Amino acid sequence: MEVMDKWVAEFLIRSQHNPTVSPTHLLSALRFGDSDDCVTLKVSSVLRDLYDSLLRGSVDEGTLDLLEILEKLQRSVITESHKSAYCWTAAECTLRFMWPLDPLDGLFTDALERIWTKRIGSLKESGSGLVSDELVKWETDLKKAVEDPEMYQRIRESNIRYTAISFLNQLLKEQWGLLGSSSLEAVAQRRFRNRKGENNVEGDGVRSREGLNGVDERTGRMESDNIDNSNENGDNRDVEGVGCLEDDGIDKVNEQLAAEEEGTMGSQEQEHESSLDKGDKMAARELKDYLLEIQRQIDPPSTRQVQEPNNAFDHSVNVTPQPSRVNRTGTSGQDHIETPDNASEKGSSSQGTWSGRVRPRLSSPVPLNVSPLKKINSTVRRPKKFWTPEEVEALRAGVKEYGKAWKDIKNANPAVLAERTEVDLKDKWRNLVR
DNA sequence: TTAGGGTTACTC
DNA sequence: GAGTAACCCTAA
Repeated sequence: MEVMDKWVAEFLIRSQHNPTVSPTHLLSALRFGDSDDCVTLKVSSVLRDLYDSLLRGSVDEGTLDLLEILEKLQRSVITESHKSAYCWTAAECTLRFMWPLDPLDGLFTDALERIWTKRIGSLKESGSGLVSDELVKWETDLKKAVEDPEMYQRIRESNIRYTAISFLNQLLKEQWGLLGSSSLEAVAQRRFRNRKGENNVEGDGVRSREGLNGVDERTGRMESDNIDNSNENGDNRDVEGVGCLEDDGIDKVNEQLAAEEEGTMGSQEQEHESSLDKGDKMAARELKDYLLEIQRQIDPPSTRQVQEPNNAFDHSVNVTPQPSRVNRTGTSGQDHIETPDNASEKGSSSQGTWSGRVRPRLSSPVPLNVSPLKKINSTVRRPKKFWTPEEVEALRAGVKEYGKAWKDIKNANPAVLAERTEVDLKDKWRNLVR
């Protein structure tokens, strides 16, 4: 599994401003396995589902499912907010079936059987930490309410939903806090700290850069800039938030960073902050490409653009880049397939290009030619695609927030506007204001 | 990157 | 043919 897939999946799942992400579909499209190494990503997915449910105002038995999944994913001791959220959500799920005056006339008894006898009964049998004293008390009261009209009426008129939502919100806040920064954010933060550190060590660029290659003493985690060294040491398995990297995954990251460094090494006299901006922009471009691809993977087939015939990327296969690489940096102007072997050769030739340090020079990542907006043949006009109400709404909101900065508008809502260029946005706005 | 004019495809 | 929406081209 490609490390970038996981980073971007995590980024998308945690981007709560993106209303179109379905964590379940996303993880399914990216074909994540069931290995325990991906727990963080899966926990993020469950939390995102919970968050979306709350946004929709849904507190139902699907919420109970999510809370149970969350318990199974987490290895640590279950928190009090988790227990309370489950308890009050279960009560709310039952309360909604207390609509008839006589409990025996409605679905209340069915809900009791389904939720409390079967579902929570199974939890008790498995020794689940979700079974709290509070939950047991609720079970007693609800079952008593079947025979006790006064109890039934009192529960029926209580505002359980508010309490359930409060605990769910508390749980979400707590769990997002426990997860900490996403991998991309963590890398960006570390890079920023490192760049700042470089600025503080004037006239000793080599040493300061070497310093970047050490393992973070506080976290013990691999620094983004030390991946090449980690490879040499064989200690390359623990990247924050994505702990299930395979060797080729590390290599891909290595390529990204090597490519970035290649672009900045020749201008060491430049300000460090400007090189940081370059890295950020490169990451943003890569993110955009991956996002477009992921969006196409999770969209229903009926909503997809017809693939251009000469776009070689096959969407029916894994979204990860193919092992063969096309070198577009050659001076001959003619592309060729670069094998891992000749990539190694390039690596040996890069010695002395920066600080005299021996590091493999890996091929630049091949941009996935997957954007539906990329012109494959300049003589072919894109098929006409009418704007959806969601796209128009996103455009209106974007203009309201950013003005006529079409690129910013698109970047602010990449999922909805994935199939529109900045020029499309401008043209559509021109039509709208006519 | 954006603006503005032009082109194409479609409907009436 | 006019009007419209989406797309394309090019200059700044």
